[in-house]
Amino acid sequence: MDNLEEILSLDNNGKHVNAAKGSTLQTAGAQSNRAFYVKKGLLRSYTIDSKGKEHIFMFASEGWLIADIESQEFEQAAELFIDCLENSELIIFNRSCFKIANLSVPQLKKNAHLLARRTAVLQRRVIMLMSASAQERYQHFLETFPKLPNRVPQRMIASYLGVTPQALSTIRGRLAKKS
Amino acid sequence: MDNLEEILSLDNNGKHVNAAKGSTLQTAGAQSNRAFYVKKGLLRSYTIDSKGKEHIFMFASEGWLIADIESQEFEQAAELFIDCLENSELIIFNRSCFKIANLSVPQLKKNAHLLARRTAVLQRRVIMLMSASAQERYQHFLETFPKLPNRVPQRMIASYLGVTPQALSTIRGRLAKKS
DNA sequence: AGCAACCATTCATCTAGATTAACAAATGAC
DNA sequence: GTCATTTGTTAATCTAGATGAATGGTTGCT
Repeated sequence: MDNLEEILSLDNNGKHVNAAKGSTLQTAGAQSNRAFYVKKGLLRSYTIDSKGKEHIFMFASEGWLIADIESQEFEQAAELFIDCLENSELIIFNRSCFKIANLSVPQLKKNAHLLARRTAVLQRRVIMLMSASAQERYQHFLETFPKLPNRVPQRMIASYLGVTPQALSTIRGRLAKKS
Repeated sequence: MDNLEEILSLDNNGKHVNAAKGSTLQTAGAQSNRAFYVKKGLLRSYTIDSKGKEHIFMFASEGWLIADIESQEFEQAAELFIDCLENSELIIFNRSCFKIANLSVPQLKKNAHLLARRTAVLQRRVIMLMSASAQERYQHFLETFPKLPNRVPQRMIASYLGVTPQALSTIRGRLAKKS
């Protein structure tokens, strides 16, 4: 048994829900610390900075788990907003489901794999943000998430990459001309 | 028992070694995927980009574990260099010590906490890189790692922050004047 | 259908931080 | 100690990408 959905559902704590495109699941500042497993659809998590600008932290499509790990680990108010980019089917887990002390051995193992995978993705993201140009980051994004561009507006990809929509548009124009 | 050193040493697979300041523990491109627990001293991990520029990914002082999680998770050649910034006492673990399948329950739990903590730190780092100015990142660094500035050359802090040493010097000048 | 909101593109301008360079201070090797 | 290397600082330019604004294309609401 290595299906995430099965493993997480072992204790039947997850609540199955449908969420409409545009609905908000978590608001920064609130105390609600839940995790969302995406059975179908697409979510995003993001911050809003002091100037009111959105910065997308991650996208989560089918089979992904999205949560504000930082707030949960340090027991702080949420820093991330989470909302639906498509009508989605979710399983919602509350904090206690992920309390390491409470987990069974298969859950612990699955959890360790999930975290390791996530850490690996973040390691790459940090390195890209520090060392690569906007164009390189865009090309890396296309390679890593080839299906997302069809489902996500340009401006959100720009937000994920850490550039403005205008800059991304210019980059795309440059790449199109080149080929 | 929640001391990392004890937990990790349960199976006696860790090798205790002393490493001199300046010595290299891991080279990007090599296959050696080990983890280093710092008993004493200070390590760093970093990449070198296509233009030959170094980018520090993390510092690890007493009690920290440093490793190239991305390469290990995806079973690739190392992407990070790891070396000593001070004479250090280390415990070196090889890959198999962290194979999730092999771990005992207390090791699994410790591992989950370690990864969650690391993920949380990386989440914050990504958000800072996307949304904060160089000066804000520097101030956040000082708050988060108040002891490191005394042990690490300025230029390495700049590298960690993703700016040039000149830019950091200017920021420091500006902050000093202000206060 | 008709209107409003949102979205992507293009262009002109601006700015944070990179680059280059010169110099002083600290560190280390012998 | 002396000399060489590395480090931090300051200042003059340069540039990737931000900002602001105008335009046309989509999407969605009623």
